[in-house]
Amino acid sequence: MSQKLFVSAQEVAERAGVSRSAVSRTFTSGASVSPKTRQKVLDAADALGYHVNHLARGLMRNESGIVCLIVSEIGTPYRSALIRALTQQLQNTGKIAMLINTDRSDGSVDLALRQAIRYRADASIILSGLPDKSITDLCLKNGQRIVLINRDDDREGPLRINLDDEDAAARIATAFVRAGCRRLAFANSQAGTPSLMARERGFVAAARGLGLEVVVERFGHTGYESGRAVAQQLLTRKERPDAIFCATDLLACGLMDAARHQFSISVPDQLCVAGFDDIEQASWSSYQLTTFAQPVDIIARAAVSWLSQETEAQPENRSVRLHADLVWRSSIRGG
Amino acid sequence: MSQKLFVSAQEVAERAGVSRSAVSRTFTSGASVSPKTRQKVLDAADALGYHVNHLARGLMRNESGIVCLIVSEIGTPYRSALIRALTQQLQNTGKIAMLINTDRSDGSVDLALRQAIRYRADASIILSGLPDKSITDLCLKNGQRIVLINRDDDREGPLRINLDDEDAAARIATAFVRAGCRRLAFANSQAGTPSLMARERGFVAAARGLGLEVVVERFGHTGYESGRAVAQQLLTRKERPDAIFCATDLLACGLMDAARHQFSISVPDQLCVAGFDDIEQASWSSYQLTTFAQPVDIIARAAVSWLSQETEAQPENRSVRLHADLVWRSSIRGG
DNA sequence: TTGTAAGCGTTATCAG
DNA sequence: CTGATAACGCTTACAA
Repeated sequence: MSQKLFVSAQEVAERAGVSRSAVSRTFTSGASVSPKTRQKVLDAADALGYHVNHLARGLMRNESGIVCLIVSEIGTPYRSALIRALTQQLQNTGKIAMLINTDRSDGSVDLALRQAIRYRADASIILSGLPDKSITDLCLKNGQRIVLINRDDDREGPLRINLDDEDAAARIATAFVRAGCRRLAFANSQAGTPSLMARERGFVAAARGLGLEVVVERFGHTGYESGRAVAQQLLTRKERPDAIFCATDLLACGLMDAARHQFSISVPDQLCVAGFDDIEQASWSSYQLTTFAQPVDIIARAAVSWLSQETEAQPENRSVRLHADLVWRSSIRGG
Repeated sequence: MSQKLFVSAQEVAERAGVSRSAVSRTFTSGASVSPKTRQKVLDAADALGYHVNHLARGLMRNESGIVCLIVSEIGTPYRSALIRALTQQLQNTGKIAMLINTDRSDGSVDLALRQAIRYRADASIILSGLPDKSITDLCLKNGQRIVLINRDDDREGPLRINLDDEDAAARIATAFVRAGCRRLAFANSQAGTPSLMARERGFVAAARGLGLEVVVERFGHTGYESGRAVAQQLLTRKERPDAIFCATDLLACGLMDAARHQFSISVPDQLCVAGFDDIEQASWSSYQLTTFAQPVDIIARAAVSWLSQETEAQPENRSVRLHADLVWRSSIRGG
């Protein structure tokens, strides 16, 4: 029963004894209102419990203040950390986040973008999947900005934020070798997303540069259970690896747990392990995982500040490459 | 530069050679349009890339389809799992979630509710904190529904979804005693939220009923680090506890890690541990934590289905009490 | 600085 | 079933 509708600017105007434009101006930053009227309006608004209707405002201004976050597997540590950083950052700049959950199905991201269009979101930030080109173009044509995080797409138009995955992978190869490891392996999921593949590529290439071949194993999705499954594959080999780089921390946690509790392999004494993301669990004393930190706050800041840029200041500054710091813990010998 | 605005129903109507009301009806479920006109409209809309403007629709219908999720500590496993379930459930019923991040500061939730009002959200679901009565009333008066999850408030108006925290706590006390434990302890945070306190209360009372006193320790916020800190307090006591019930799984993980790695205490041989929430990490083989499962999907379904209820069918069916299942793993002896 | 009036893209009402 | 017409609550020229 939404009988008594929300109070409108009209009603505030009447109570304050001014025109409704005066009310509007009072709540528009940078509009010219005399302090006196302003105060009258503010008092009336407060008494009546008035709040600007952003639906109507968005309609007029052609700017809703809404930013869509398009994500799958929201419950995952890395994803939820990024969502936290993004929502926080958006709120700081007066915008608001809409959260759309996607799944692995094909048109899932496209559907989400359609929803973003319906609500006339000012922008969409895509953390998972990749939309169809046609729908992307539709968004861009209508002035909706798009940010791709760790999607490594080469399309023009969206802002692309990526990490130096390959470099990071190369650094960890060196660290393994320095720790005395010679039988290197890479544990990946079958997801095959660009950043995951970049890590694999970088690791294999760097190892080869050091004269070592890498055993690569891919299994399932990017989670703890997959880590256990990959461990099953890697740790039962005749030539058992003595160092495994996991594409994500979640994989690494699963792999470490299987190594220790199922195969009674000691980490790091008999097996060195590294991960990627620096999720909270990586720092827990059961894991103490050496890993690369996703700079979630910097990513969020980069995304949101680009959204706030009035004009297209830089013509081709649409690709941001960020550095992933190596967080050294004790899942690799030495240090 | 959002130069070329989004295409409007007007333009679609012109291209299809019908009136704009025909277009509107085509996209309104349950409106009467002839299949022929309908198809003409659909074709034109598709060709033009038309999408109904939900801002304008919300303005007219007085129903935006937006539901606000008000949460603090989004990155936490339990919270993010609940957010996932809620967003999913909302999407299934054609609604969309706005996510507002709150902090521990006082007016934080009130500010979030103000934002919900501005966007004329149909409802707000509050997972953290508790809003001021005046702002709550303002929301309710204007037909915005409010759901409180695990807030255990006794106000009339909002839908209140809670678990049987006290009962659960009592069950675990019995389990501890059955496992041969006699020196019981409860590890809590200082957050003091109703559900946390209910667990403490229920545990202490049940233990007393079994003739045992409980040592209670509270520290910091509800996270892994606090669990470590509480362990410091509890495990250095002269009479060291042989069973600890932690108010959340995160506390339990921290406590278990400290017990094992810092104090070399074996779980469950020398110390039984239980938690609450059944976060994903509780099932990891490093923890294998016996805990109570938050029925996140059921909670989400209860919340969303209530939001979809047309009228106020039941006058006082506004409190839902859900059962938390005990998930038995190996952090308690026996079984 | 202030008020008036037009218009944003919808949907709802009401004739036809 | 269809098409005008009047809202919805707001912003923003334009004029005073």
